[in-house]
Amino acid sequence: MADGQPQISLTFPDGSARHYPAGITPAEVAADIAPSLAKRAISAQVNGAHWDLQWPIPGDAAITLNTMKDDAPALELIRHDLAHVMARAVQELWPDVKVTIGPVIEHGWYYDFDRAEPFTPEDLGRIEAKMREIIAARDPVLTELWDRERAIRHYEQTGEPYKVELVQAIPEGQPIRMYWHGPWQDLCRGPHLQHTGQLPADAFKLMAVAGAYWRGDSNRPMLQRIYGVGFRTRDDLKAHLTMLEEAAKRDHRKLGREMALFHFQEEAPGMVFWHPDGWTIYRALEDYMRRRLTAAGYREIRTPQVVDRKLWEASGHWDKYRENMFITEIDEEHANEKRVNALKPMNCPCHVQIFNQGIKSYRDLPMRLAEFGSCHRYEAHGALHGLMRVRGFTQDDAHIFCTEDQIEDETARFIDLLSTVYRDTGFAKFDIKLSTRPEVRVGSDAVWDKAEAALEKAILKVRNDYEVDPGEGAFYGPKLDFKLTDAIGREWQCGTFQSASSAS
RNA sequence: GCUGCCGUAGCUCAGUGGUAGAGCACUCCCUUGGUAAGGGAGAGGUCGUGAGUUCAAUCCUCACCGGCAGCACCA
Repeated sequence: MADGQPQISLTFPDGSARHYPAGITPAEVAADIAPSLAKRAISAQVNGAHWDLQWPIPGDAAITLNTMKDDAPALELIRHDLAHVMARAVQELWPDVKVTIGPVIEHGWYYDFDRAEPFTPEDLGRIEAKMREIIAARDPVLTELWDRERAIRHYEQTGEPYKVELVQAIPEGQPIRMYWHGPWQDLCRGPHLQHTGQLPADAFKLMAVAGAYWRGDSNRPMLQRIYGVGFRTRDDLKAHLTMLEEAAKRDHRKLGREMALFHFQEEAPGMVFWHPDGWTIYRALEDYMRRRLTAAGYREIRTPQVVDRKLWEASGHWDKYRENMFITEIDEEHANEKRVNALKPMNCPCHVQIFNQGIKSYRDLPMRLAEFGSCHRYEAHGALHGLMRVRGFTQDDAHIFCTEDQIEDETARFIDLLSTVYRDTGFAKFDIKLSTRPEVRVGSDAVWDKAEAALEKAILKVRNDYEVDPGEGAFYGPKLDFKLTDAIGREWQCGTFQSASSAS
């Protein structure tokens, strides 16, 4: 504790306050309170921010000291440090490997490496063993603030081009933190544990290696990503692995085969062959949905599956979505040219055709048109996944034609309908995500302000929580996405609600 | 589409450069008052497709198709 510094006041969770010189670290605060706390402390919350024990506290603040008993910070630190320890292990085993990034994710972490040779499952075992050595070494974790030029020079000298790029990408004014886990160095915003020995050597496991694009950009190099899971105790790890085993037993692809509900085969990838029992379940669901839609004021319609390209050109799909569409060519007798049709990938253009028939009065609004629309999309091979991502499917789809004043109310009615459907089908809990205006969009800011506000107010009419996904809306309007959590904790994005306003 | 792995009996998988096996399931017989019971016999495979190397390929090489994990994509 340096003297001559201005004093700051730190407020503790119980409301008491202590005074210290500015720049004191949480580690020093903990030591001042009790030696046992100094030993048990792993990090702090300083004004709500997760704070490394070694980071100085510049001014008055609310402070909470975390120990391994504090779930969220403990797991974050464990997983974060395990990511670094894994990267160190990899570079100790293969010094020519280039390191990139390694964030914490749900249940664990990953780290992306650039290495010519692929990692094998056996390599994962070797890396785990090396990680245990590093943990056993109880190497101290140190942090320093460097200026940008020095950090860039350092990574140029050590031959880490990805790190150079990362340093360059750090916004002006943000600290550039250099961390050491023993002799091994990494760029990281932290915070971290105090030494590698604080990591539970028996509560982590390396799970898989897979490709991942550098910075998520498919035009950039593909790296190798190693996934790990980490917990506080061996029992927690075992519980997680058991959960995964249970999940595998409930995999709908496996159940579908075992119970003879449906199958797939090579001749129609991503398209379902429904067997009698499976189709019985399917129809029960569809019948239920039909009753609910009717009760909610929707009228059911049916539109064509194969439609001339002219309509898709008019709707803009031909331009922007053609590579995802199944196209058919027909030689018609006496015709000058082949007629080109496409299987509909979405229902919207067809629904608009029905709306456009005849003269409509504002008295007709809102008009709710629903269809169990049979759609086909040429999804990328790598994207297909059982019944969850397919090329041929029925979209339980509806379009609500209404006035601007009615948007909010119609949206709220929709959320309410969907909520009860999810509840009835066993998904009592779900999240709503509001995707707002993207960079590239049509319509004025005023229109977007209105549209976003209407959706937001509609959500609040029904419930009080939602997340915002900035910039993820469609080019023509904001949208709501509904995410379900299944019986074993996996998240799926299911329902979606998109708002579009026509210029007239 | 990209990276990696995989593609052998209905299912889960083993295997070898000289034209294939196990467990479960299936069929038949026997035993047994029982509920994934025991014993015996049996049926079932163009070893994803095509080309190449070879005297010879399920096994090696290449291409394609399909699947799995992840990434990208999801106007």
